[in-house]
Amino acid sequence: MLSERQMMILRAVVRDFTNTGVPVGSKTLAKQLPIHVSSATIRNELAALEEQGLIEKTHSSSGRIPSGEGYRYYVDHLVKPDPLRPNDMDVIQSSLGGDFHKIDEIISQSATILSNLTSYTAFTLKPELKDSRLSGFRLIPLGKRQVMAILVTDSGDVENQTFDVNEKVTGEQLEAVVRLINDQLVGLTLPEVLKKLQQDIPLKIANYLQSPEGFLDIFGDVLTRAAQERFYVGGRLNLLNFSQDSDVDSLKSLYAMLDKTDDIADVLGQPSDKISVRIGNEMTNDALRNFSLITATYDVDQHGKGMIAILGPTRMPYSRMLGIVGAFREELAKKLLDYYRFYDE
Amino acid sequence: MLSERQMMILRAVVRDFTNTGVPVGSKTLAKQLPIHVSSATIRNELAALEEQGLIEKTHSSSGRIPSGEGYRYYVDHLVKPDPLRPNDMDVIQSSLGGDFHKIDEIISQSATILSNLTSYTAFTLKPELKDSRLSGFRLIPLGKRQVMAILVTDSGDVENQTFDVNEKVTGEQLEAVVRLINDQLVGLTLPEVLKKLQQDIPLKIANYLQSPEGFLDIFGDVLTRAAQERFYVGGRLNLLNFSQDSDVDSLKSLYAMLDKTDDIADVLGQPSDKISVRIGNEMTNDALRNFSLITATYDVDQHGKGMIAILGPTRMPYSRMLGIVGAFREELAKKLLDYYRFYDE
DNA sequence: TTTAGCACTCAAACTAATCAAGTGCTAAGA
DNA sequence: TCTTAGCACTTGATTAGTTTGAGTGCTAAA
Repeated sequence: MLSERQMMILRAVVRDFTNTGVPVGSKTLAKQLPIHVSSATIRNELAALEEQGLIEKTHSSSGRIPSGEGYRYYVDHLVKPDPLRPNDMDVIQSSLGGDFHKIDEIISQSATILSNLTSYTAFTLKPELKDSRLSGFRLIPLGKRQVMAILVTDSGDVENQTFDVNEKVTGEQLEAVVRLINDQLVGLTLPEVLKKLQQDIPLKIANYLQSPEGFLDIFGDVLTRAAQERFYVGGRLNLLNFSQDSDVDSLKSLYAMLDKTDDIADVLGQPSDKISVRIGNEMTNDALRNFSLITATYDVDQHGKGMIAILGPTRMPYSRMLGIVGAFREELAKKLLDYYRFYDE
Repeated sequence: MLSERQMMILRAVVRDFTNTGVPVGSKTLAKQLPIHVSSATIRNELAALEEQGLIEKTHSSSGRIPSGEGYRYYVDHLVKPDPLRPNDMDVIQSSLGGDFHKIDEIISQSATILSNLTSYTAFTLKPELKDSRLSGFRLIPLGKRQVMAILVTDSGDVENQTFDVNEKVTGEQLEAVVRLINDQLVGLTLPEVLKKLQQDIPLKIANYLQSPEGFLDIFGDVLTRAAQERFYVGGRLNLLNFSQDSDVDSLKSLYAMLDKTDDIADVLGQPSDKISVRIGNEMTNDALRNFSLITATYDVDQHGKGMIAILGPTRMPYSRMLGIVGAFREELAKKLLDYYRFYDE
């Protein structure tokens, strides 16, 4: 249990350290705090906080920095989101103000905006309805031997891929395959489709095509792409700013992670209605030890919920960041509702 | 004019420095060289080479490193490509050996292979016929209000984009627009189409659509994407290995460049049949001062010519790299000819 | 419970000394 | 004229030693 004064001090330690990056000592704190106590008193309190594992020293005679647990306590009990700077709100509104022709443009643009506002790396995920189902598959001949495969789900996701076909394959054969797929698979969830694709479908397709492998490759590829959630990432390069002592290896593994959709999904974790803060040591991924992740969902009514997130150094100004994330989720939801309204009207 | 011995020494300086990264002194050279001369003699020759600007010192009593001009002389007169290591050839052949269903897969895979072989960053550009022309444009309705725009050029490039349309727009209107575009624009080169798009087309389209802006946006977007050359990049992260003293700013501008197609096209420059080496100081881009770029074309007969390139530190083992690039261009051309042959048969 | 005072610790900054690798130059030898 | 041994000199790196300053814990008095 912390006393009021200890909370005040912990808050001051986190604030000061996130601002300056320098371990903070008793004298500095004595000057900053609203109450008038001597540095010796503060030293006693600091010792108590250290006892509880909330702060730590970098060496035996240094000032204190927050521990992982300290940050956790801070975000759970002490921080309150800063109101947005007026300028930031302008940025959001003008960047989201333009004319968009597809949801994905808005979502990807959002990642950029968020990273600009925070100067960290941002992730966005479009509003998603659970378990989207296959609603149609098409093969469109484009030229002599080019065909485009298009897959549409009932939640409106579209994946496509162009590929070449050998001229021995006739239009009728392709049509038969498309009919087969639409007959057998439409209405199933994507994981179900994937499963069927590994079981009975290849046999059936073999009735129409001599060597169905190529086609199955394509279909499987489009399908897996559609099945995995698609994240947009903004401000990847901002990670470079925090490469302490240029640890190239961990930077590399971070960037490798950004390109693996599955890994990101893993890191972002399950959506929750509250804005959630995950602090370095709480994340399984080792490369993230010095980072914190703020995630939040946004709600677009009957169109589902999406997610936004920012990834920055553990030592980040949480109050400001929470303010930004909170405001942005609202604005984004508004924008999307507008968008849907326009195209539904 | 350099004497035989000076050439031998310059070659040794470049070799040694690219291997070790340490400025090389007269004593080391005396030991390495096939001829038997004293270090004092070498010092005299080094002084002569420095006089001519081919080598330089990092400080007044250091060993020598090649200057930009030194590297230039080396690649122009002294280097000869290493034969490929057997293992490298295996890597190439097994990575290119798989089954591909589109040219772009082969080309993008090639960027990865090249970067793996060299541990630098690699670029590939698919074989391209000059001045491809618009050969078809389609709008495919996908769902309630989703439409996919597909643009095909006579060289087989396909660009597409999905977008939402307001329900007030009818199918007939869209068909009219498609007909208009195909009537008026098919057969023109893409730059010509872009030009028309800014001039008379908007007026004509206004006959069919009340607010054509949205549609023009989409069409223009797909068009510009089709008009610009598409590069594949492999091994972006390898750039991190050469971030001397972690100069974050120049790294950032490098990475920003990789994402701007135009900039890359600029850097790669005009294709030439010979393998070309461009050395840091010879490139306009400041962020590339410490890099060298090796570019080469590959020739796929009637299907045009493409380009491959690797970007690594100026201090790279040129002989090995030239060997790799030379061998790879051959293998890639072979693979592509096979590919075309299969789909043409 | 608070605080002044004090001895103590440690990283960082600075200084000085030494080392190793290299250079240019001179003068002698082939 | 070219080569080479020898030598004085330069320079960055490394190491050890010093100083400084910010900070701590502890004690004893208010």
